[in-house]
Amino acid sequence: MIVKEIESLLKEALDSLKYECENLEVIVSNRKDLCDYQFDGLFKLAKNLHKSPLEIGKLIVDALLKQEKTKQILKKVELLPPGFINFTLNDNYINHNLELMIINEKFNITLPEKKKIVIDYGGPNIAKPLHVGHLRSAIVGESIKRILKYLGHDVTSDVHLGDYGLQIGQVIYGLKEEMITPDKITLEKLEEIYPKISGLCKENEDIKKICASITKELQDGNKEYNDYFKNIREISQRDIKRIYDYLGVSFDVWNGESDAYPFIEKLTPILIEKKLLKKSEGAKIIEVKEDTDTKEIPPLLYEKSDGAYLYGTTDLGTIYERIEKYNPDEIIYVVDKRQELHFETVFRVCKKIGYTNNTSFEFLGFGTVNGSDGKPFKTRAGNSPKLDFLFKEVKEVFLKSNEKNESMNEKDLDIIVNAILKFADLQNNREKDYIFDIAKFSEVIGKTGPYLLYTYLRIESILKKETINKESFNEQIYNKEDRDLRMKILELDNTINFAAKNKLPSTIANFLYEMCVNMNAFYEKNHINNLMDLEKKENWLLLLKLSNNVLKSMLDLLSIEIPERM
RNA sequence: GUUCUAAUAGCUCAGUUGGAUAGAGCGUUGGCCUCCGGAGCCAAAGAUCAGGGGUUCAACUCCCCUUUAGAACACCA
Repeated sequence: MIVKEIESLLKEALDSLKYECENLEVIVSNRKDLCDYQFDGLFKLAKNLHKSPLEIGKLIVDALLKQEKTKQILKKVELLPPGFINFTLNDNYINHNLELMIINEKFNITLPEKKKIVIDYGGPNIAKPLHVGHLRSAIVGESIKRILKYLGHDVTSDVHLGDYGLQIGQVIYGLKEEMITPDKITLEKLEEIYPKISGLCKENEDIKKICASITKELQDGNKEYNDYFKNIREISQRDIKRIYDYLGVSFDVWNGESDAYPFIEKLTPILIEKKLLKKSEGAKIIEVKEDTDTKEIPPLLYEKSDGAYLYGTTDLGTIYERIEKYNPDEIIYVVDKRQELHFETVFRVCKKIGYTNNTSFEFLGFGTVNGSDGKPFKTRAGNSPKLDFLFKEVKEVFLKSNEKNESMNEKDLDIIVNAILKFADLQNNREKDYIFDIAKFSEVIGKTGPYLLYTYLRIESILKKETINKESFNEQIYNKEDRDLRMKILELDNTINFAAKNKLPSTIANFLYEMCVNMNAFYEKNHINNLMDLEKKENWLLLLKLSNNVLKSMLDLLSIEIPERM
């Protein structure tokens, strides 16, 4: 990594002066007009040594310039007030690093220590169609998974269906009321019944009690209810899978809450042995309060007073299973941030059991999808729009945006609809709520998915006309657009490692957009096909090929594909 | 009520965890096709980073207060 090399130069210079700096960090410049990389630690150094930053800076720069390696890497080292050391790379060194990216796997990025990770995202409920609220967990989770895998981690993804709570009792109740036998269940019926009975339960306490008892009996193994459950799950899961397939989202494990039950049975004795279970108001709870708390943390409700289990219980059972099966270093949850408190209590129970000694738990909350009024997104009918509806809308808007789109094949159309949605979503910061406006989400000009795809295809059409048979650059960089593009590509390593460390796919999305801006600027300024200077032509072709390879690979981490043409 | 989270250009968002002159897209105004794909490129205008204090050589970023909005808070998930 380039920053590491500059840091080691700096370290050597500091050592020669007997200066100590605990957090020596060189960063990508935020003043590209002045330099490529910068060091702003002089102020702290100055404070410790009781000298002025410029005085110390002068000595460090002098020491740097004495080092042989400095000349190989850096064209310019400059000290600027109020106290920055600015580094500008040698053209040769830039090209050398680009070559390493071409020759080595995964563009020569630095790979972290390999970890075993379980990632839990998606989390749809069966018997309920997927709506826009499910989009983020799927897209963001899928992207985080791909990023972690790319960096070499051993990742297992689990969709973790919501399949065993009160909602199932409600649906079974509704089906029985309408005399529908398990073999006659249809998807349409499920989608109709769930909201109906759910509404009824809010109004009528008696019906709610019946649904709760059905749920309890189901959990206890009632044959009839289990027949219902199996078919509901199968029908529903088939449809959920269809949507995820369309989005290119896939899971290694299709477990749900119901699959946690055998493990709850194994977990309960452990909780009893550790004296964690307490009775409270007829229910069994686990207290998780800590002395240092500034806020009230409610206990985890392990068993309802009627003996049924809740989602905290199934989450714990699931954790038991994951630890037994995979013994992971990390378990990551990509879940709506409104569930943060719930997971906080679950994680605290894990700490009490001792799971946190070997496994770290991470809750990645994502914001709510809101409508243009700032309230959770709803259709005119008052429901969250189904994802099918959203896909259809976006496709229609795209078709209308340009006449020639009519002639596009279905596969390319689907790829573009995916790109539009995913890029619109992923360029936002994961944690924040965001406004979902269908007009905005079907935008095809500006900072959008189609812009990136267009950039790729346009560059590709140049590359197709030529053959490239070299893997190295000459010593030159020809102009500003050329240099800007090369420098941007070199940021890949930093970017992807930052994205992985902070689980922020948006970093990659924004990087790719910036790189495409550089690619387009290059494209406008530097015409290649008719170039007489063959050496220049070969260098530029090689550069464009690398750019497009980076673009394609990184788009894949955002689960965005590239169409044949558009 | 308690506790969290947020507030950046007209709109929608970035902002690499405290660094130099706060960046994009849309929208607005004006340029650019005898040349590789104009879904593009170049430029202009537009910001008291909600307001006020504090810490620091340095604050959109950290701390405190105020305002506004959202969320969570035991038998739903």
